[in-house]
Amino acid sequence: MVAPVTDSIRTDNTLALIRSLRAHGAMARVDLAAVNQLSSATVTSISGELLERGVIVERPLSTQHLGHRGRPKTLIALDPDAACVITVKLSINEVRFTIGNFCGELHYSDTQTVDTLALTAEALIELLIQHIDGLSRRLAATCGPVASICLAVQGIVSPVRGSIVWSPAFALRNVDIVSPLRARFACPVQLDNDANCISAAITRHPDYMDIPNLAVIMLGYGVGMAIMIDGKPYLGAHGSSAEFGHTKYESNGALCACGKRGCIEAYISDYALYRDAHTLLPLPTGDSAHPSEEQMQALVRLAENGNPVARQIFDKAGHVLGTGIANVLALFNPDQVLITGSGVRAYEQLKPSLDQALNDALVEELIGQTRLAIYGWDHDMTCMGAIQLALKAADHRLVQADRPSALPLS
Amino acid sequence: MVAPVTDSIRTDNTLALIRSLRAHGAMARVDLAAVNQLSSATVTSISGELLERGVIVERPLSTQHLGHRGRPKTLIALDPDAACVITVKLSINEVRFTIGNFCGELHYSDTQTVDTLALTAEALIELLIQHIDGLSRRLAATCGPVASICLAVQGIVSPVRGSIVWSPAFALRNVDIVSPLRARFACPVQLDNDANCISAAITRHPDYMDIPNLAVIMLGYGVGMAIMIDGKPYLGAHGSSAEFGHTKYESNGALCACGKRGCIEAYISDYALYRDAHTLLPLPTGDSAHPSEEQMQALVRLAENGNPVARQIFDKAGHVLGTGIANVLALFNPDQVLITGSGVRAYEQLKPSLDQALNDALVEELIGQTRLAIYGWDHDMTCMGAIQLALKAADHRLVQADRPSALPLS
DNA sequence: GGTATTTAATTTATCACATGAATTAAATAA
DNA sequence: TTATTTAATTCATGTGATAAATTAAATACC
Repeated sequence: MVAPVTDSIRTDNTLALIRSLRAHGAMARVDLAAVNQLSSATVTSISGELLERGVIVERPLSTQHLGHRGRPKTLIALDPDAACVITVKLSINEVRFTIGNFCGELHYSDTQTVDTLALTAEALIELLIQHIDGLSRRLAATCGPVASICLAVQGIVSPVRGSIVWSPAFALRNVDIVSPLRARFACPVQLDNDANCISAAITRHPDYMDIPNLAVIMLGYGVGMAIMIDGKPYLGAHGSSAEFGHTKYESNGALCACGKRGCIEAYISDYALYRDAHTLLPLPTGDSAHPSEEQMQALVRLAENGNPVARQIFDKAGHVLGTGIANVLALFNPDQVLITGSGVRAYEQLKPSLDQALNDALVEELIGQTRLAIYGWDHDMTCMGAIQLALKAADHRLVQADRPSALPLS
Repeated sequence: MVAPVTDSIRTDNTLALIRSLRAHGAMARVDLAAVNQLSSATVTSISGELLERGVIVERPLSTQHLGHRGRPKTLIALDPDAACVITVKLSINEVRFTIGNFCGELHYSDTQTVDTLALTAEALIELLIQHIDGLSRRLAATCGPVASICLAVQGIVSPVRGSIVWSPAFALRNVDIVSPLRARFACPVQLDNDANCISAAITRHPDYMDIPNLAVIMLGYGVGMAIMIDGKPYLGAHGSSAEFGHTKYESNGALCACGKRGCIEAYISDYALYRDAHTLLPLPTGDSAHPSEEQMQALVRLAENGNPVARQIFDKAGHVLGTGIANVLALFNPDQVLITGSGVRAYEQLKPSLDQALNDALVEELIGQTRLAIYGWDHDMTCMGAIQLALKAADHRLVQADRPSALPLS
């Protein structure tokens, strides 16, 4: 048999069509051809194949597309039930499961409260297997087969080895979490940093879809970052790149959760802000090492109301963040820097000293045309991004296999 | 005519063969097939085309390849005279021209002493045009046609716009230097940062050829860096990425040549080291703002002989460099960091505090398996790398055109 | 209402190109 | 001298994208 040389072309084009449909929703074949720089003959051929395999469906033409001259467009769209994916977000004291359909929509979610810091590796893996298995069984009827699983974890992870290297949510270190799941479930299983998931969600936004070099900074309990290079997430040599939170503000500075000193996370993360604030200010009592949203908002309100100590804490944080962003600009020079995460609640308090620090740090030529903006935070963003990443893996499978294979469940 | 769909495959494969031949020297067709994952039928086809067009030549089989059974290999190699490229290295008070042959070998070089800081844009461009024109004329007989020109400049350049944004060698700012040359010479003209050129030279070294994510730090009069991502130089949004020298060590720190304070360049570049040293130590007099190699070596010798002030200066520099490298590791997590440039002369003096700073700054998990090494410095490295970059542009042209086009010279 | 026009989608013929298999080439081993 | 081994070439084949031609389905115009 002739080897599949040009096969990769067909595969690439098929994936491109699927991704266009997922990004834009239902589209006509002509438009798919234009967007993907293909001839309409090729689109017809590929979409015919996908229709036959049940990956896409033809939409009855809606009246809004009429009114022009000429033959009306017939839209095609992904079949939402062609496959589904399961995502798991592991954060401190919480494990969140979601199911996404083939269009990338959230189909189901539930959250479990778990004492994550007390978990052994075996217990964690057992918990995941049990719950994923249960979800698969219950939902096999309504959704398509489970085509992919994506785990999102805050901290340092190695997507390549499939292991959690270090996470604030666990006492565990270097846990291979992917292999056991892969052995149990016959579908791609991937592990990703939560910031990478969020950037996957953000790059679905039309405003940021076509920005090739993008840095997404995530402020929250910790500080994360994801870097997109040429439209692709950059994972570094061993999967743990973009640890923005652990770049240095000063040697021998404030103590960081990682155990070292002077990391910018030690100045701008929730735990750092509250650590500095709670002894000096009238704030809600509670676990000050893991401040709740209410506690953080109380702190922000103090600053908004002009409390000088609170103002000073955010001034310092803005300065540290600006200096850190300056380093990102100098080293990566992205088109756009986005700041998101629950920490954006204090952005107005941070902004003046942040801008000042950035301008003090870098000559105009190095700031260049890089834009800086905030991106509204939503606690489902991580999961939505994880669904995107899981679907990307599912697509590959779906396209390369002659027909989508179901998940054997026991 | 049918559009060139699969054309790109042929082009890619042809480029791959040319690059294999340039990297490894003469090779047999079978080996080219194995290295590039192609069938030997394809290699025969492509090499036949290249032979016909005079891009490659068949080598008489050397006796060393005999002795085995079977039909002996017939080696093919790039014709060194298939084309040549001109490179120009612009540095302070010096303009260096080189000619490289199609194999990437240095064929000719000359250096002009020029008061670069006094040059106007017009004078600079005129100087370049005159000299390149002269070179082309004189060498048209011995070399092939000039297929590409590459300019290497220290400082912030925009390869995309083809302009020098900021350079310590010039008083000029934002000079479009590529357009006039492109208008004058009918061949690709590109502009690159000198650190990017050096990384192009280093990635020809067998030890570093297959490292996908590589950071090359260049210590010298200034501090530069080049980042290779997935084997490709990363240029950032506007071409001026990897300004490692202007990442921050501390707010309101030492004054940097860029005008800002606290850049790591302001602690570890030649001018910074000598600035701190020359008032306190018995050092050769001369332009202390632009110390010569002799001056710098005198300073290093003092440290080697145990002079405490000199030792302290290098200790501090090592600490700053280590902290800076920590940020590169945290953000970028490359497989390998290489330190090169004339500044490696003091590496032994820097190393202890550098290692200390790196270990103080980052947890083991973030240092990961990234290796740190020095790469011996050679003042022709920039030019050799520029030749590589110029050839890359020339290859594209050579492959896409039906036949190589000569450079119309007047 | 019938015809022309316009745009979308499909079909068909064509061409480029990588490949496996078969063949030829050129050496050594027996 | 013949068999064996390895390299290179030739040839038939299949894949796949495309332009051009064709068909489909609407609106515009008279």
